[in-house]
Amino acid sequence: MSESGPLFDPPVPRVSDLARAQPPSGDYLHGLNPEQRQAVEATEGPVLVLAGAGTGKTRVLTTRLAHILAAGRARPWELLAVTFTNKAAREMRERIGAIIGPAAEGLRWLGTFHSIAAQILRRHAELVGLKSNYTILDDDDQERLIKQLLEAENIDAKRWTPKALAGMIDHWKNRGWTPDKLPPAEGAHFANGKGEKLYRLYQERLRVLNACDFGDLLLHNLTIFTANPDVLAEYHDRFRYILVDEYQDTNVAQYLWLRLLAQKAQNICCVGDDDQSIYGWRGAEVDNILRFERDFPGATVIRLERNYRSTSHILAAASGLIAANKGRLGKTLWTEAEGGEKVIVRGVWDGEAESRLIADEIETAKKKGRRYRDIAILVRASFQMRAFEERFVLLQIPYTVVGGPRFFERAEIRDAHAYLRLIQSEDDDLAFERIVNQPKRGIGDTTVQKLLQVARLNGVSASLAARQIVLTDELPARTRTSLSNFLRDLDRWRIEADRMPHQRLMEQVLEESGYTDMLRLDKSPTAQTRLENLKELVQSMGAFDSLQAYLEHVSLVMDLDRGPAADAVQIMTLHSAKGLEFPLVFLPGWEEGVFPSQRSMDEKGEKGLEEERRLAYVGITRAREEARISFAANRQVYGRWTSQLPSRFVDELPLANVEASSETGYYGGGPGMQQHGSRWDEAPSFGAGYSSPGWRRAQQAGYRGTHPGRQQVIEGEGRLVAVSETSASSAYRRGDRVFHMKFGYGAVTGIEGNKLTVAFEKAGEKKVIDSFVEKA
DNA sequence: ACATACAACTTTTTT
DNA sequence: AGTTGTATGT
Repeated sequence: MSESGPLFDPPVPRVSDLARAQPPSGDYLHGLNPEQRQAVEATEGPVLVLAGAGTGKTRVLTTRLAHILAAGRARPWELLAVTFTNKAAREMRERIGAIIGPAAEGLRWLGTFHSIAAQILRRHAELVGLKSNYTILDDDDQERLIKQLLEAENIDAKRWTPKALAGMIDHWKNRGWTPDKLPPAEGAHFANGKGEKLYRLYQERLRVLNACDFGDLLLHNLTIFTANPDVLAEYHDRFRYILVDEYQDTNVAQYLWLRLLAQKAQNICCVGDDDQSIYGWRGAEVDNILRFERDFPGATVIRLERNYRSTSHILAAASGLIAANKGRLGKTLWTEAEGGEKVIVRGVWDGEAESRLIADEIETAKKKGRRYRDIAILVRASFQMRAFEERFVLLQIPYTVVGGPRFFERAEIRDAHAYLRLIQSEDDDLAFERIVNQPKRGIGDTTVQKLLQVARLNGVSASLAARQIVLTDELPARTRTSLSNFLRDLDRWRIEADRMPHQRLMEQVLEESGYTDMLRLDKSPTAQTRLENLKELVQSMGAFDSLQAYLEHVSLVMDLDRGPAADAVQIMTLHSAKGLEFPLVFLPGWEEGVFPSQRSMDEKGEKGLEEERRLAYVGITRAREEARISFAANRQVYGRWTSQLPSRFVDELPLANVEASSETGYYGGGPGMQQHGSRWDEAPSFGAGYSSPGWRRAQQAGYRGTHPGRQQVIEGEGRLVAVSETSASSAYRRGDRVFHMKFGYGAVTGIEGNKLTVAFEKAGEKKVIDSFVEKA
């Protein structure tokens, strides 16, 4: 993501050169089946490709792009190709490169929704009140910002968590709602109807910080396109062909974005599979794919149904399961790979027995010549992973956990980035707050709050407020000194940032700030890892030619290219397994409440259940040769023992494709509440263990802090000062009698901007910021 | 300003 | 169970 050169029309090989270098007819069409070929060649008009699991979707996508280029219908930079993940974008670029050669470099607009939207926003930032060097907040920053807002509005952050509001705002943005367009009912759910106001305030804060969150990238694009037809027209001319991967996962905002861009040329091709829509909880709308034909009249719909991945038993098991869902577009997957192993289903006593069983079978498979890397364990939720990890460590089976806490989300990495951000932009208040006392330099909460107050009242950044406050006697001497030192360090680093490679700068900052010392002195076992992470960070910066480019990259690509995959068993969630395939797949934890997840069903009812079922479908279809499902009667979840029934999904598998080997006894006995009559148990004796307390803490009444007239007065003065800051006038005059919370009464003897010199009756002469005094 | 102790919270997570 | 944040104490 570090192409250089002008945004438009980068110097790339001409298509004529390309055509000469390639055989005119194009081998690339060779080996496609009739439907795939149709999907490649139907270049004009709207096209929907329903690509079932393992039907060669990526191949079709890449070949189609290559075909458009080779046929001379468009030049590389006239193609818009969007994916959801950086990984998918990378893979597509590579595979197109393999077909058309270096011209793939010119695919300027191949990327994720977010990275492309971010580029467009950089060009037109001023149209939504941002500068083109805006920063993209991560969700940590986002939550802290919201927390501040809630505090400022005196909303109980226990009852109304920042996380909840962040989730709502994200949801609203996914649906394409700016604060103005927010349906009134939506905001009512939060903090007694303050939802909309908070959303508005949040957006205002972002604008002041010259920042935006992920949702904004798309949303600002929509605002720009709808309010500026000329800008939209520019992109209409630009993007002659549009290609969308994983269309079933698009949310409303992304859908609107695509529709706006495609509205003129109509050359849009969406590829997806409604049966693999598993991100509904993140705002994805299966409806987008279901109603494609209505939105784009005359659309060509092509079904890819021939599966090249799995054996017929696996395919039939998956198909039988997904058939229980309603409202599908419907596909009938078939394969020529007849036979193979049936899907194995087993019940075990508890989670430990399950991990023991699977670990044993992995060892057996290994002895039979299977490689570890060909084996995957796909779980519903990450708490299921630990049992396997423990077992594998014990037996020395190599494994890797895919996903999990990501590198760039680690605290030390975020801290390091905060230093860089603050060096690059003094206005980055969130970065400032994050590291002003990290490592500890004696600038505690009280000081930070004071700083923020000054900053807010004067409408300046926290850094600037700090600069002002250290010139006064507002802070205790020690605090004042360390704050001065911190500011001095920052200034020095800013100067050096221009003179040294950014890798060196990072090292120096970590060293001089005391960050590395802090970790070196820390005896906890994690400290060592953190130091290594920071080393890795410095390493990874080498691939970028500037600090700017690096920061841009990390904010959009929260992922690091790791080295070549070792030969290890892959443990991951079902979600992160989408798009992958493995010869042998284990699917543990198929129990009611775990999978389908209780929470999904509680929150989304039947819809939630169907999405869980699609997840099960995704799981089974990852397997090429063998799929082994298991469920446990008992399991420890968050330190508590629970008992559960086999998943209903187990019963939905067609008997003909399944081989069951239940260890009987676990589910028998006891007078029963036949819950859903599983054929894996006679009469379950448990299952009543749920006690959802519905616990709600009575809200603390009162304790709204006392904010009488004083604050309002100061606020008024603060604004005044902020406005008149450059003209250096103040609301105070020499000789005014004032009151200060700490120093008491005194008389103003000097004025310099918003800094006053006051001769206090008891404390003597002090420099103070005018926000902290009132007229007496 | 910092240390310690206790309570609350846990899905899935492409960007 | 393990972490994380808040309330409390020094």
